[in-house]
Amino acid sequence: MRSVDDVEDLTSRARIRDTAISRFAVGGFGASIRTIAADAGVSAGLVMHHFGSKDKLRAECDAQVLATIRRLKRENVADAAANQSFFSKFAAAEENASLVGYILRSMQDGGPLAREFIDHMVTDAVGYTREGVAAGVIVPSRDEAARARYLTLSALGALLLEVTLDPPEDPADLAGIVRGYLTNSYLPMMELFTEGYLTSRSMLDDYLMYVPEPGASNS
Amino acid sequence: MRSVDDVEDLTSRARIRDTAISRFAVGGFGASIRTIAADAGVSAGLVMHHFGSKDKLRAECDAQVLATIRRLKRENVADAAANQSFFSKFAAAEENASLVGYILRSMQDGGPLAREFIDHMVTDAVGYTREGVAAGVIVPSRDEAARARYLTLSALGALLLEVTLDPPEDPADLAGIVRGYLTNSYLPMMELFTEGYLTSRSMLDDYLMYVPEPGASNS
DNA sequence: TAGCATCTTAAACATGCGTTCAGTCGACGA
DNA sequence: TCGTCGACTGAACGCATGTTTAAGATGCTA
Repeated sequence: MRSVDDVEDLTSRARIRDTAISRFAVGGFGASIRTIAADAGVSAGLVMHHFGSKDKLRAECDAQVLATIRRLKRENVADAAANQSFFSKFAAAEENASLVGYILRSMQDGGPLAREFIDHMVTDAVGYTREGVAAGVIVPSRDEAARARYLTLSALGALLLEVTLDPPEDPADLAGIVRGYLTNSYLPMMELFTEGYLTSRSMLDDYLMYVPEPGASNS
Repeated sequence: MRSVDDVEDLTSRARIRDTAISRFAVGGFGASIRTIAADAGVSAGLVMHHFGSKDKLRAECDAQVLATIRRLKRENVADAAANQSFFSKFAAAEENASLVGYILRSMQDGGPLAREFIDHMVTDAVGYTREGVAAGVIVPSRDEAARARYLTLSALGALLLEVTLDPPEDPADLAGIVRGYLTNSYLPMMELFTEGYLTSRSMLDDYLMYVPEPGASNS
C-alpha cells in the first residue's frame, strides 16, 4: 500500500482515476471500464488490479472530486461574498469542466457525493445568508434553513435540468452551457430577488395563519 | 395492422404498455424487457412481438404519458387558476404516481418527452402569468418568457433533485414525497414571492445598466 | 373440416458488461 | 545471480441484456 496522502505523484493509478473522472463526467456512470482503460491507454485488467472493482473506482473518484471542491472553496473563500458567487465562478471556469460535469452526473444519479455536495452547499448558504441578514442586505426569513435549502435546490436543480435537456454536443463545452444558463437566468432571478413576484401579501398571510410555528420545518 | 386510434380496448398490448410505464417509473429506463414482461405476466418475446424493440416501446409509453397529461390538463383547466396549482394537484394525487414518476425519470434521462413536457409547461406559465399581470396580482417582468422559463425550471428542477437525492423506499409513495417537498418549500417560496430576497435594488440596477434591451433573451 | 392469421411461448443467439486468471516484464534487494 | 514483488496484459468466464427464431395454441373464415 503506497501512501497517497499527497496529490503529488502522477502514478498510473492517479492517471487512471483522473481519466475515469473525465469519462464519467462526459459519459455518465454507465461508462464501461474498458472505455476508461482505453482513454487512459491501459488495459481493463490494470484498472481492476488498482481499484478492485468499478464501485471502488467510483468511490475514489467521488473522494477526489469532493477533496478538489473543498480545496477550491477554501482558496476562494475570500473572494466569494456569497455562495452563489462562488458557484458561478467555479462552474463557469473552463478548467473545472470535468469537475462540474462529474457533479452534475452525480446529481442525476443520486449518489452519495451529490448529497454531500448539496448539504455542504446549503450549510454554506445558511452562513452567508446570516451575514447578509445581519448586514441588512438580505431580507430575513421565518425559517432560514428552509430558505437556504429551497434556494440551493432550485438553483442547482434548474441548472441540472437545463443541462440534461440540452446536452452540449461537445461535452467539453460544459462551462459555456453553464455560463449561458446563468446569463439567461440572471435577469428574472434579480427581478424576483428585488421586486418579488406577487403584489399581494394574502397568499403568504393565509399560509401563516395555518402554520403558527415558523421554526419547525418537518411535518 | 389494427387501428389503435382510440384508447378503448384493454388488449394485452395496452396492458403491457401500461405495465411498462409503471415499471419505467419506479425502476428507471434501465428496466429490462424481461422484468416488464414478468410484471405483465407475459413472456419477453410477446413484448418484442407487439412493439418491435425496446425503443419503440419507450416511444409508445412517452406518447401515452403525454396524451394522458394533456387530457388531465384539459379537464382541470377550469380549476387551475395558475400553472403551479395544476401541477401541485396533479403531482400530489396518488392515482397519478406512475405518471409523475415516469416524467421525473424522463427528466433525469433527458428524453424528448421531458423537453416537450417542460416546453408545454413554460408556455402555459407564460399565459397564466400574463393574466395575473393584467389582473394586477403578479408583478410585471422585463422579460416574461425568461421569467416563466426560469420559474418553471427552478420548481421542476428542485423537485427532481429532491426526489433523486432522497428516493422513497416505497416508490409508490411518490405522491407523498412530492407533497412533503411542496410542504417544505411553500414557506420560503411564498416569502420570496411576496417579500423578495434582497433589500437593495443595486444588483438589479447594475445589471440593467449593462443590458439595455429587455426583450432579447439570447446572447 | 381445413386453412390461415394472430397471440403467445421457450429457447437460442449475439453482444457488452464486470470480473478473474494465468502469465510476462522489469526493477530491486539479498 | 537469483528470487520476489508489483505493474501490466490478453484471454477467458459468467452473467444480463435486447433481439431473433421456430414452434405451439387459439380463434376466425371459407
